[in-house]
Amino acid sequence: MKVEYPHKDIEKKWQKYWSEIGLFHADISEDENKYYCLMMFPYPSASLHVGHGRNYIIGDAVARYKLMQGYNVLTPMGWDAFGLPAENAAIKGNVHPHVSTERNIATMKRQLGQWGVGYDWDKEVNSSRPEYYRWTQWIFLELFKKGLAYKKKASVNWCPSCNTVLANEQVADGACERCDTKVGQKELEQWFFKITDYTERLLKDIDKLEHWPDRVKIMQRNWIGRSEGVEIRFPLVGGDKELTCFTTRVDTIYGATYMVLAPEFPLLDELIKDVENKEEIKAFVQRIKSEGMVKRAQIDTEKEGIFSGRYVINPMTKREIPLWIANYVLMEYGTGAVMAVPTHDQRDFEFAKKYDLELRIVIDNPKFPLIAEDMEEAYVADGVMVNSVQFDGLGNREAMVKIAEYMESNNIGRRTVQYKLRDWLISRQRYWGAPIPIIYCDVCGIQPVSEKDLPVLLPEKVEFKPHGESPLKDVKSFVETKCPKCNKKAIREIDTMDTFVDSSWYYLRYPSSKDDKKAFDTDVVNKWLPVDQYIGGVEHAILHLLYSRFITKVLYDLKLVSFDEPFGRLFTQGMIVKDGAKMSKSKGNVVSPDGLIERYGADTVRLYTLFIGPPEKDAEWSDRGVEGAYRFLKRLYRLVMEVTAKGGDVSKKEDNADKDIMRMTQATIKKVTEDMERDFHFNTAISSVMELLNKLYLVLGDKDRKVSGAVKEAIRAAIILISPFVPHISEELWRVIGEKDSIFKTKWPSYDKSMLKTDTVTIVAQVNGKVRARFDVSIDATEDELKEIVLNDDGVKKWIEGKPLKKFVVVPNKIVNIVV
RNA sequence: GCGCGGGUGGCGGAAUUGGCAUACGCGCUAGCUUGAGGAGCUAGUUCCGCAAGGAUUGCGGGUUCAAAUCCCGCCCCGCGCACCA
Repeated sequence: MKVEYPHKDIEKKWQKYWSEIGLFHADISEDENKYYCLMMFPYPSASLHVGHGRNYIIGDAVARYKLMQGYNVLTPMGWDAFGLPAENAAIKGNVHPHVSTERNIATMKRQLGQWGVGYDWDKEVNSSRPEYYRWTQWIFLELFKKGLAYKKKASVNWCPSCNTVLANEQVADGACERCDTKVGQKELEQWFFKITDYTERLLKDIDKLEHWPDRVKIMQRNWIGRSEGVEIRFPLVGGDKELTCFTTRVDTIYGATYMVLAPEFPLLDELIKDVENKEEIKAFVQRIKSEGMVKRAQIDTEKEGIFSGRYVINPMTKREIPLWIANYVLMEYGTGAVMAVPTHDQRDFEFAKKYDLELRIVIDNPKFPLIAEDMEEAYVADGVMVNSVQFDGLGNREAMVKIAEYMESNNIGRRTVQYKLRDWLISRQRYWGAPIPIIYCDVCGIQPVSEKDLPVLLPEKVEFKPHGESPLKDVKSFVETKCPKCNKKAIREIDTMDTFVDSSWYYLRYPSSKDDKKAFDTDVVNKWLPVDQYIGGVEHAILHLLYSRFITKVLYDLKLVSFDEPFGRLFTQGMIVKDGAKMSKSKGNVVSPDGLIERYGADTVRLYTLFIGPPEKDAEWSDRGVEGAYRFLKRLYRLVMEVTAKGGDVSKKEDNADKDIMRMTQATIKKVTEDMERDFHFNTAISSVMELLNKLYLVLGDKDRKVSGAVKEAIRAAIILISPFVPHISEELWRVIGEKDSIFKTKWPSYDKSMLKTDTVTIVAQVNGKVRARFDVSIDATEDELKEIVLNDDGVKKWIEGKPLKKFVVVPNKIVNIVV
């Protein structure tokens, strides 16, 4: 009998059906047994490729699996719709971002539907629509009121050719991503969120995130970058001022032979005002500043410096040490002043060698005593204190504590903690974003827009010409307004918000996405959040997840939510690559799902995507592999159709093959369920269903064999177990075997432990660790019985004859090892 | 440089607690079948060897009756951070 697998008809039919019965519609008022399954909402790009698909397919498989476990599943979708690409396209192609964004959303929605991934579209959000960004602005105001949104001068990356500000991600190797011009720095007034007020909590609460991947937690910890150390005060020679520096290596203080300042150090002009070559120094500082942070922050940049003409006193040695200015010191971290210990810090070592500064060893290598003149690099490992007066002879770790204590009691320094995390720069000199709801009044100063006047609408008509400031500057009707306080003429803030602000709270919006009175419903959100399962790309491991955690904590402090971490479980999937590289238009290695779905069907594409490898790892796409998935589905379809046509003889007594099938069915249920619970190991779950199917084909290969109850049960189980991955064909076959309701309303099966047991078990016999024979023995064979059987086996005898038996190791039901 | 992954057949990968290495799939080989399709079925497929047998999880060493798995040293690949004092 020839059976075709009509995937096109099947897929269309059931997609329509699920939509009609509202399979993915979540009843928000019903909060019993809730399961919030969230996928990172996408930026609406022109169209999706199979690499994007992985995220949605994984999420859909999880959502369907949870539905079958009886959860009330909320699985919403939306659009991170503001952002640079749409605006750049507008500059180039004269398409309004609004138009291209909406068009892209329509395309992506169609593609998602085609894949058969289901969402509760009633709760869709779009961050570029006023009904959404109104509340992004509201969140800004909440932070502003709490003093967590503030404005200050900041240096930004500036491309002199494009005439615009660049985000750090747009700078590649010190040059503009688009035109390759060297990027400089510019001081501009910028808006910040004071995330540093939450540093300790963001760090400490990482421990609460039990179900987050370790690598993400490590990345967040590193990003926050907590270091314990000591702030030491160095008196300035000539005058009563002093300079403070931070060090994590206070044990090396006796080796501090000079001090270095960042070129941006605020007191610099005053320090050098009486120095002879101050013009030379100023020129040097000016040159370094103009080169830009991006270049300077690279470790392979040549260290450069200049002597300031001034000296400070090392408070421990009491010696005068020279004060330098150098490009390798950062103003943003610590105090902008660094005590330099050339012998025990590689950067200082390189600098000191270049400018011939003093090397003084204070921590010696216990194995090979150091000689300053022979050193080729700094000695940064632990060792024994030398040249350090009363601390000599101590281990340097111990000395760290002792010196810190000494400094504190003698008012030389104090223990403190430094972080790498800086405040979040949220303003962008761009059009396609949520306007910052701030008004500048000549009389009243910076005024927040009143909440009742939200949203501050983004005007539609603007000129898309990059001139380094937001295009909103030229829109008179937008800029000119009245002061909310004194009602006099005032002007609006023209910068818009970073899109990371939009995405830092969207998960709160979904459950009440239509609410026009508030950003989110506190009661509802407290019931439905934290998100049970968050799924997305690891590229968001730091920024998006950190910002979302921060905003949640702020809202928690405002008593607007009752939880202080937004995401319970986090799953980060790997990238799908083609020819070893990330799929991208420029590389020309993009695999579009459309043609594949047309030829093989969505279920095939889904199955292959999930089968390709463990979902948290990167995987190489292969069009050939897709055919294997297709073949499997055809086999499944044909098997069910044939078995159904053949009819059965359920009353027939079970034979051994039936027993095998029954046992294997239970084992497969166990395996698939465990794989789902064990970090979504779809690839092995699918392979175990394949094995079950192979077994059925083997047994049914006997043409005369009637279809037994065991076979029917196995088929039923196989359909259920595979259904989260290939929903359309499963729903179809579910009807074929006579079921009436949706398969996704069926309870996920549990397995019967007692049925997994076998009477006999295969024991492997090893001689000296090498496999020599196998036996089927009764499951409760004793050690003596085993010994008897094994030692008399011809295959084993051959290897042990004439040699004295040294050891006989038995691992019950698994293996015996004879050592001769 | 630091941190995190990873290295298993021709390829994607499996091995969950130290206990049969290479499941499942792709590809390949041979045969069968057909209503010639982008089809189906059967058998085989880690390597060397006719075989008996031997070797094999990046390389070198170690622990163990037993190591892909644990320990030590090294090499290579990917990702993240990167002059953070």
